[in-house]
Amino acid sequence: MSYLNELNDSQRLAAENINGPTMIIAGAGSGKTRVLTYRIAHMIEQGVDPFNILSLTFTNKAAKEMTERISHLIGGGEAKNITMGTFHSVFSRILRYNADRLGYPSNFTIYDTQDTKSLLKDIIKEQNLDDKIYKPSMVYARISAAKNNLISADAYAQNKDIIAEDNSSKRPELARIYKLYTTRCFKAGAMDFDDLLFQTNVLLRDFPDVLNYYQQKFRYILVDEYQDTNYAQYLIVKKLAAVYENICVVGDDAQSIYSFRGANIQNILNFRKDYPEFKLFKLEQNYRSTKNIVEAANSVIANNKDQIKKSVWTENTEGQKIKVVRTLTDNEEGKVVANKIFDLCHGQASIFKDIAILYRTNKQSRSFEEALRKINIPYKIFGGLSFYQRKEIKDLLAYFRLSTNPNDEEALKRVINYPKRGIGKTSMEHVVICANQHGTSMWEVISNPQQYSLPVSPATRTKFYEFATMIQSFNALNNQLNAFDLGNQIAKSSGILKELYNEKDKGVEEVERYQNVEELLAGMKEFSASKEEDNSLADFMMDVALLTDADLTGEEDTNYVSLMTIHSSKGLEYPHVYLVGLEENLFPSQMAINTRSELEEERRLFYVALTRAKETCTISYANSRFVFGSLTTSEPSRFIDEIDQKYLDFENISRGPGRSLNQMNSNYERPFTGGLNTRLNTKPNLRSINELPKSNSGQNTSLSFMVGDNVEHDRFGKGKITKLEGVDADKKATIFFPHHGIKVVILRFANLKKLD
DNA sequence: ATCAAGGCTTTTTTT
DNA sequence: AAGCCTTGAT
Repeated sequence: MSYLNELNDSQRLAAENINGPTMIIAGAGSGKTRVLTYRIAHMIEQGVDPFNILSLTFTNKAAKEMTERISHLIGGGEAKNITMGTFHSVFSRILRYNADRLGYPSNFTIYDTQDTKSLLKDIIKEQNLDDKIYKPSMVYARISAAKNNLISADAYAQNKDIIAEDNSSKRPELARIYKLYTTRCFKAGAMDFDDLLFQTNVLLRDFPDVLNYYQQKFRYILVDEYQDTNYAQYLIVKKLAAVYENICVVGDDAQSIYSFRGANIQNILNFRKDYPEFKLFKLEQNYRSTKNIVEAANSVIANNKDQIKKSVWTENTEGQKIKVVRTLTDNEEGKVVANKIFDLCHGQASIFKDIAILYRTNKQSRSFEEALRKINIPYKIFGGLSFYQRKEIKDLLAYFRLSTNPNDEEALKRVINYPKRGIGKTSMEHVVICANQHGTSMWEVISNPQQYSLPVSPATRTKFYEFATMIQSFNALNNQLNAFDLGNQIAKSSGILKELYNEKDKGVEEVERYQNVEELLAGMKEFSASKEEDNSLADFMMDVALLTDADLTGEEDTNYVSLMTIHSSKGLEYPHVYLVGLEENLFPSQMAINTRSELEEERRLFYVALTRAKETCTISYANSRFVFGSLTTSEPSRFIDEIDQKYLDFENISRGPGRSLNQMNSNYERPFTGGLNTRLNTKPNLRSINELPKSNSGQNTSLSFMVGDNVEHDRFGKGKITKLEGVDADKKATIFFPHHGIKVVILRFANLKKLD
């Protein structure tokens, strides 16, 4: 095949080996995605039916992109027939299809982390256990770990080692909580994230015909990011591949960063054992980064003991050294990085999309967000509080959930008294007790209060009745209306829309909330219009719980600086990377410095971060930052020391006469005028792109500037325009600043003030 | 049942 | 700093 010529020798060999067990160890930036894509295209060219291909990716976005690339390679619509997606999304669909086997409704709800914790909290309270000892997050972690290792609630209770562990940690009731949690989920017709894998295993274990069906269907299986699969995932793959053994796993042990989620490097070793005749391919040539970056990253990862031998190298140019920047505070770090980005982008706005700011924890995003906003650089925050986790969105989604699955307890609790309808805590406590006594769901009790002799006043019963009737009416419309029409109706008649509308004049955040709901409805409209069938509310809700911001469609303007955690940057690459917060106790995290394996994972994380960069990488740290409201001093991260110093370029910007800290601050704290920039501190939303101040390009400012005008710039101070070029949004000005020399700025971003 | 105020805890990363 | 929970007044 001609396109195979676009691969190097080792890549091509890996791509052509489509039969039998195959393992590809792919170093960072070695063209792994390319190999996978070409491999699948090649398979189809060789006559493999796309229906027989299962390709498991790490994100849904990766799946989408890969499908597109394959379509591009082979033409036609065949690529659509490949089953491609994350473990969670692929198997949630399979579970829905076979739900009856397991006693679940096919429209089962997927509980997200919040739902799970809230349910656990209730259970702990109902059992009169001390929630200081049984912290929901801790209990969740324990249950999650059990499920990922395929230990059921019953098996948990019978496992001597586990029980001994729990006893010695003074948490003997964990087994009982696990069991209660499982039954509550089951009654609510809900699965949590871990159940999607756990129950798939149950399905394949207990129903040989189902197993056989999928073994026949998925004759060719590919698993990306294999180093980050856990035991439950490993076993699913193993079972499905057991007949044909056309299984290809791709991974890099040096990039294993999800052990907190049960990911197990052992899976790579298991693979060798399960398929002794497997073929191994190593991709070691890096096409992504400069020599400096590749070698710096190699020098860091060499500190890890646990690793598979491999040597990543590149033919790319040497490139710049990695800059190391020290700042005094976290806020200053934000300003300095924003500043550097500003300098880097001068004269070429298109470069924003080439830049990423990566951090260890989500909350670090704030200082960068504020600083970028202040100097008008467009940005987008990925992860953190996603669109779907916002309160107003979850509220509306809770009505949707109830309308497809009224047994969904978490959804019920969320909205039974929102908007207020006089159903308070005490009434709900009675409902819970009653439901538990009769072994039924809360919904059953609410819709038949007399049958379960619910001890509440007739007035409250009426309120329950009204609520239940409303939900039932929504439920009945499920087969008649499409997602948008029903969603819209629910938003209206539930009172949510009115509630939010009434609060709109309270402030900016309230307006935003209303807009978010509008946005969700707009998305549903698009969804409903995009297809003829399968466009009901239930269809829409099917994998909403599995969506992340990265999966959102309809990106109008993609030229922004990306902000995200290192974890979510996995698989991505940027010409310019700013790696921030390189401080002890932050990165490596304080939570992960107690054992060698924890620390090694942090180091791998650092390795992942460095290898995202193609051309330049800048590392920064602050001497002090706010931690839980109080100023904490911090030491530079040990990881900086671990990089061979010959790849580093230390820069100290908080000192030096020309540009003192005070001066910088005074520049930044000048009040800004116009548009969105007067509003600081807004939380990111679906369109958290810091919208460009169109007013600047459209009207007054940019159009009215002339050569010779005296202007003032937020950072460079006063200057004179010597040249104007470009049109509209791309209009640039060359300006002479007495203190900074000649600069080219884009008027749209520059926020220039005209001086008389 | 609702609301405001004040106290307390929070300590990673994600499907 | 921010979110969550308890408390006490209405």
